Amino acid sequence: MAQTKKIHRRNAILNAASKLIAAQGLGAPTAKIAKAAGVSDGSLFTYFPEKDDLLNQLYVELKVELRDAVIASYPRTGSLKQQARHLWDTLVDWGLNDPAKRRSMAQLNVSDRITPASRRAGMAGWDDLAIMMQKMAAKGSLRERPTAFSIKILLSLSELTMDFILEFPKESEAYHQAGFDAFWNALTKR
Amino acid sequence: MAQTKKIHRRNAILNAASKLIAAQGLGAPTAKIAKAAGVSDGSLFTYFPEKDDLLNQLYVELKVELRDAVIASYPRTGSLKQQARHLWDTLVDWGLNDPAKRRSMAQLNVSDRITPASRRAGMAGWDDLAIMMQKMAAKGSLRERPTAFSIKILLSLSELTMDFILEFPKESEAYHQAGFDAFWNALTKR
Amino acid sequence: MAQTKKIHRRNAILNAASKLIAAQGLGAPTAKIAKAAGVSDGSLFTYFPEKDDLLNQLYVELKVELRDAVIASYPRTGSLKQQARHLWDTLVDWGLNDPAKRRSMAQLNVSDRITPASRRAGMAGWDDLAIMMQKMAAKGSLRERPTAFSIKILLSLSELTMDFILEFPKESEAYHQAGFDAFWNALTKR
Amino acid sequence: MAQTKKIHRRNAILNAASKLIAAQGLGAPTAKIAKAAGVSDGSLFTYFPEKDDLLNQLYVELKVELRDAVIASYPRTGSLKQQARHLWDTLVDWGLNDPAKRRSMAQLNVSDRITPASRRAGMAGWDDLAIMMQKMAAKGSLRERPTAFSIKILLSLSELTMDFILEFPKESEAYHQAGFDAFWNALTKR
DNA sequence: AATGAATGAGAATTCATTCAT
DNA sequence: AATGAATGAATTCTCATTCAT
Repeated sequence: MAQTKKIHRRNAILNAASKLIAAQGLGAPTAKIAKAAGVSDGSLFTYFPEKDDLLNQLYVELKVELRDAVIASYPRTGSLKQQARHLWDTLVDWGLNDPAKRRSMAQLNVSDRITPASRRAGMAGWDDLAIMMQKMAAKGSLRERPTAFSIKILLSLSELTMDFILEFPKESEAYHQAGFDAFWNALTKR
Repeated sequence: MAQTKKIHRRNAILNAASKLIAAQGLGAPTAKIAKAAGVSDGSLFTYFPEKDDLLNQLYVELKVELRDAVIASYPRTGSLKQQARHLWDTLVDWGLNDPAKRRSMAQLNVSDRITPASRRAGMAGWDDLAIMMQKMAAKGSLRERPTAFSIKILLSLSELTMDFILEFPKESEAYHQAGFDAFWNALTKR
Repeated sequence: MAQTKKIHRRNAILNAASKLIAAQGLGAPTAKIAKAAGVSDGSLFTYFPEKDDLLNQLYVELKVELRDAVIASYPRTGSLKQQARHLWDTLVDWGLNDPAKRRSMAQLNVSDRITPASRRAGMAGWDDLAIMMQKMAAKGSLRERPTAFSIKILLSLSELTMDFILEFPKESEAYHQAGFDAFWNALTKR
Repeated sequence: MAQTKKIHRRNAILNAASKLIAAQGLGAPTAKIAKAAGVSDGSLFTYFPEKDDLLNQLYVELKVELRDAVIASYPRTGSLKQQARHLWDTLVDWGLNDPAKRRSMAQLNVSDRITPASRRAGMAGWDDLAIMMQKMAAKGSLRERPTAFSIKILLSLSELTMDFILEFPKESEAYHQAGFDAFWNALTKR
């Protein structure tokens, strides 16, 4: 049905946007995005009436995708640390596999064109994970801070870990591990 | 003398840029920056031949300023933890005292308009500090990673701590403390 | 039957056009007009192949409607002045009752998108009235000008009278009367 | 001095606008206007930050120019009727001499892009004339309406007179006279 | 050096019109 | 016929950069 095609086009635009924003920042022209997505200049605006809409929906989409990747592989068995490690691996792999998405997310994260509503939407759905975070932090020094704080620490540390991995690919394994340790200790130690 | 005036104007431009970039992103027009700095449109370009020069120099300037604030008050006495805490306090205070600088730095951090050379320049001069970081990490799980990794963790965690403090000002103290604990544990624990 | 529906849709479009043109000028988008008329973007073009067709037909339609309103109530009895006054009343009432039509007509009147043919069509059918105008002007200083000149004076003066009535609604009656006097004197006096 | 050049450029833009609006309506592109004025696309916007500013200032300018033409030649001697006739002549001549200005004014008159403030500015400065209008209307049926009403009648009737003169140039004189008679009778008769 | 007007290459957005369904 | 998504040329406006004064 036509619905399928519409979704396909929408995704093509979001994908193209992600790539171009990664390469050129939020100033990436809608015309280039449209062309990269294989749609006409005008069509982009039937999907996203304003560029800010595109930016906001891309932001949410990326957040959701990341979250889903994490949740999907969330292991219910094993020690807490094993579970945490699995989570960490998924996160870092996702980011490393799609550098464009990661870079564009970084730009969007610090932009004031992302509305509070989008920020909220981007935060939603971590509930399952929150439980594990809670358990992890239960005895650590952050035990009285909200889970959102722990999640932000997770995301921040994984971000910077990826930066180092990309800069020193040969020591990928070492940074991957070190990053996890930092995260684990930050959350659980006291 | 004339030299003094020139430096003053240059600073005025950098200051204005910081404020406008904080408010509007890297797209902030040079014309607005010039006006806010009290110089003519054209004059800006005698100080910074291209906008990217302004951006890069602002980046380095902010990094240097932050580093100097940290170094200046760096305490040579007290326990390692006390020194670290002092460092943390200085950092967070600097960021909270000048939100414009912090926000503009966040934008510049993720921009591809900042050249590798500027990134390197921004990293320089932490040597004094590096020693303390080294000591802190000496027995932790990051002991084999370069100090730059620890420093990035410091900056990342302080960033996110400030975000939470700004969002929940009433719990300022608690987040300030929790952020530091996370940092301390990430670096020193094993 | 189908014919009825078609006419209904055509009228809906013309009506919507009138309202939107009144509000936004001739630049009113066909898409908005279509939506306001309850038809699809594409359908509008089966009724009016080009926007200029819509504009021209709207122009003629409005002229005809106005003329018919005037003619319909044209009184065959009473003094010439009474008849003229009736005519004046009808005209002003029509305009005041449907400000959208009046405003859109004003825009169309001065547009160069209205073809000479449409202008001619819009002028047609005033014959009945022309006789009265002739009689009115018979002894006035315009007696040697064509009736079209008198009719234009009638329309112009009624237009401006309506403008004042709308601006000063409390003196509606006074302007209505004054406008008529001006018209009557312009036509009949010498 | 530079001031002179600026005014010259501003006038060039207004002139070009007048011509293009006369020919194509208010939709005339700023780019065309700029080119016709011999300035760059961007320059137009240093003189008129938005197209609506250009439109509004053109409106006021035309009104002022017309008014000045009328006032400048306003005769202090002769009978009231002679004075009125002179006024009428000036008005009609102005309009016929510069059809572009007349046509663009007609478009602007009915546009809702002209702000109330501009309308007010366009109305100002007729005071000298108002005295004559007052005298003319003193014994006529409009004696209790504000002078603005009479002025509008003057403008409306001269407009339509010009339309007929342009359509039937051979009878120019006759229409010129007939128009004046209509005006005179409308104002002075009872 | 400083000024600020001028430039013109983009940039986002709009819209009449087409056309596959 | 009717629909409404797709198109891309056209439009308004922005902005880094230049340059005459």
